[in-house]
Amino acid sequence: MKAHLLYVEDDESLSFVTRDNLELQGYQITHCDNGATALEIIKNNTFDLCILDVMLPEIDGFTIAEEIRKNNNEVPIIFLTAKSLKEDKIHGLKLGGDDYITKPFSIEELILKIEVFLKRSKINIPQELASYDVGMFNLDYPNLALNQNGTSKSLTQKEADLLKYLIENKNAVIKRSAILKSIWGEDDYFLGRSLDVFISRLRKYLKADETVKIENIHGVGFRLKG
Amino acid sequence: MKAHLLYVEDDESLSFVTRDNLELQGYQITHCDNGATALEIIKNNTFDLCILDVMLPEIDGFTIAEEIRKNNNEVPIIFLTAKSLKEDKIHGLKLGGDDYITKPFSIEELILKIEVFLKRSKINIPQELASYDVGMFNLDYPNLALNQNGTSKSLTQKEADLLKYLIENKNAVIKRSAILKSIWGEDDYFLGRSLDVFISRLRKYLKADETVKIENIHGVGFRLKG
DNA sequence: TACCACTGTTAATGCGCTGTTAATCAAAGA
DNA sequence: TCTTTGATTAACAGCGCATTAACAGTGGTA
Repeated sequence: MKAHLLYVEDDESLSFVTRDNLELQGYQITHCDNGATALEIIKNNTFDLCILDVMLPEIDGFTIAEEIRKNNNEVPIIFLTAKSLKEDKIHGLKLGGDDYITKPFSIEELILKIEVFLKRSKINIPQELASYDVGMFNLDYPNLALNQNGTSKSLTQKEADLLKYLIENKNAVIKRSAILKSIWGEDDYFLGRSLDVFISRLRKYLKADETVKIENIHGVGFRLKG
Repeated sequence: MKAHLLYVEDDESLSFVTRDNLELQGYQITHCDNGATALEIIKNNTFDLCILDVMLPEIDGFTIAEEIRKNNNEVPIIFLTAKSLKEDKIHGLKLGGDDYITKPFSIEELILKIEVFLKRSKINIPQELASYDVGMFNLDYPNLALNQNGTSKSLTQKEADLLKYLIENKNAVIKRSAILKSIWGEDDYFLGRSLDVFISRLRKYLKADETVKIENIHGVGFRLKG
């Protein structure tokens, strides 16, 4: 679902390039070049974010912001202006604006600021990022769970740490010392024995899938194939 | 309930007056003048907003922001700096910062920006209207009541806070430290013992429904199943 | 001022889980 | 063959947790 942005700006060449850039970023842009049209548009539309040039002929950006706020206290508003006077910044913020970018601005900065506010207005924060796949298994790291088609096995923190580390380095040879330093924080002989025990346990958990294997590289370390 | 702000700034005279102003606004300020101390503080505390000076001796504001983001993607971060270089602004925003104020700044602007972000982080949690269901129970949070088909048990504020937090994170593993920081504001050994007592009390309240359970994840935290 | 009710913290006790260690056997390399 | 390295299982010590009870701080009330 594309975010829908209102962009009010009277400078034709600037608005062309900015709009182009924003659409390239995947936003849906409604642009208009004067305040009166903007007021018409906001009557019948809702947006996810508004970018308002302050210096417009006739009806300025502040006025548009006031109108928007009469019906909507939520939508983020970013002002755009050539002036960088302190008083203007404050005025914009007091009207219920959220940020203030002075021209000339970099498009990258504008995009980043847009994302800051869109991020905050969304309730959905998919936490699937911390999920790791190997073979038929899925490691749900934050929940310390190893899932395989329906069933779920709960792991201890260290088991999950180690398995995550192995999956992150899947199909590569990992030295014993690297694992120990990363998971246990240090590397000595006895921790090496512990590591062996953990590898053994993980092998047991993973043995339902023949294609997934923790191989030993003699004298070096391990490799998770999968 | 006062908003709790972290303010990291090494300029003594500036931080004094700024802190003074912010406290006058009704914020609770935790100030420190160097990065190392800041990193210690964020380990055991959560804040509603962070204001970080970028130019600090040894550990800079960007580094602090990175550390904060490792555990918390939500808290707004405002950078404060003498430099107004485009690259710095973009760098800060990419790290997960929310805004960038260049010195010298007016205290009024800072306060307005703080309010912008505090307002938005509260909008994300429109809790007062929400009622929380788990199993056969319904938590009426504003009234501190736990209802189950007709009968009602009244809770203390902290009991309700904790239960609300658990329900919001239902079926996910929640770290002890996360709970403590969220409900108690900080994380130390003795508060951990208190948490255990509260968990025990909640279990008693919830035991009428077999399908609802607060599980312990050894060495990690808890999970409310239901 | 003394008393009581209510909350949240601290203390005490016993149980259970986790990670380490030990012991034994198997595999690999010299 | 002999030595080193790894695999697996079992047992153990210590820490983390659950629960109950006692305690301290707060505010209300007579």
